[in-house]
Amino acid sequence: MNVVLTPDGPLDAGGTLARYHLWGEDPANLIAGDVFRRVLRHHGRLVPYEVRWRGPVDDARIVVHVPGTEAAAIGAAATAEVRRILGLDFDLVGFYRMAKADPALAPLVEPLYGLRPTLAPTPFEMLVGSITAQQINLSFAFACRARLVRRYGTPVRIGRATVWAFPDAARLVRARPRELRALKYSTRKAEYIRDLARAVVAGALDLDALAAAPAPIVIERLTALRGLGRWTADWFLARCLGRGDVCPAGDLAVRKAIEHFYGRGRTLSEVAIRRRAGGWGEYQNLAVHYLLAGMRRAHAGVGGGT
DNA sequence: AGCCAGGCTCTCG
DNA sequence: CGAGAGCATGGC
Repeated sequence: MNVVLTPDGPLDAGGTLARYHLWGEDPANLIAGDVFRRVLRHHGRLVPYEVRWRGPVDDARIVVHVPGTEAAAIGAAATAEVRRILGLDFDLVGFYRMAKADPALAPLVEPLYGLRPTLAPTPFEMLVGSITAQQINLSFAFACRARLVRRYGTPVRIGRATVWAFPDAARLVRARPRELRALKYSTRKAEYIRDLARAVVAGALDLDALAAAPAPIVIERLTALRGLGRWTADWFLARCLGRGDVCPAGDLAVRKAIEHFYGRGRTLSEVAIRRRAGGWGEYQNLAVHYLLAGMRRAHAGVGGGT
């Protein structure tokens, strides 16, 4: 079964998906050349699928391929997930209109044209990933998460490739802290992950309900759990719920980027950063992603992604 | 060697 | 309250 998607506005699929291999590999979100592979969880079933893209950034075509003959509902669910992963619901055109008037953003529009923030496929995967990435460098975080996926996830074949279904909460409830320690998680993080999984399984934390909740409620619900702080909640709003008016001002890389582009290298307080980001209104999320990508470009001399 | 990574909690004063 | 230590490991 194939489903074709035509993005509204520009899309640089490769740059957008670069997040999944920039700091290491992600066995649950596989990139191989110009093919992206993942496993959809659909009512308990594990359905692998492939995503390919072609055409210019301004006229990109996305093909979602689900092997075999599947019900239309499967195709719809896979397509909805792909829309998130490619950030298709962001208003890039409106953002660029605003960015043209911003001294730091304007020069980034052309080199990063079509870059979109990739949204986490599922809330649980996002939060486990966030706990993993807290405080440590991203290369190490990617390595840890990859070990977790291989240890607790489910391998699924598609063509000649193997892609892992990210472990669900029911599986991670049974993960012993000692096992996670062997994957090089700290004891503390092992507890956070187990507690999070426990809350989800018990129904104490309804992640799907958060999608429609106002930002302050989302922050309150998430930070009520041990191990989830403001940083995690902000990124959840930005990179899972796709909210536009969010800036993870506590994030080290975000701070450095805004200090670089707007503070002439001077350190800025978190309040000052939120104030600056507030000026971008509904485009804060996009602006932050472009500044982060801009920093990496300046540093590496090439590339994009988020 | 030592310090820092795209944090968070816990303990003190 | 705010400041500061501790967490685990890898890279520079």
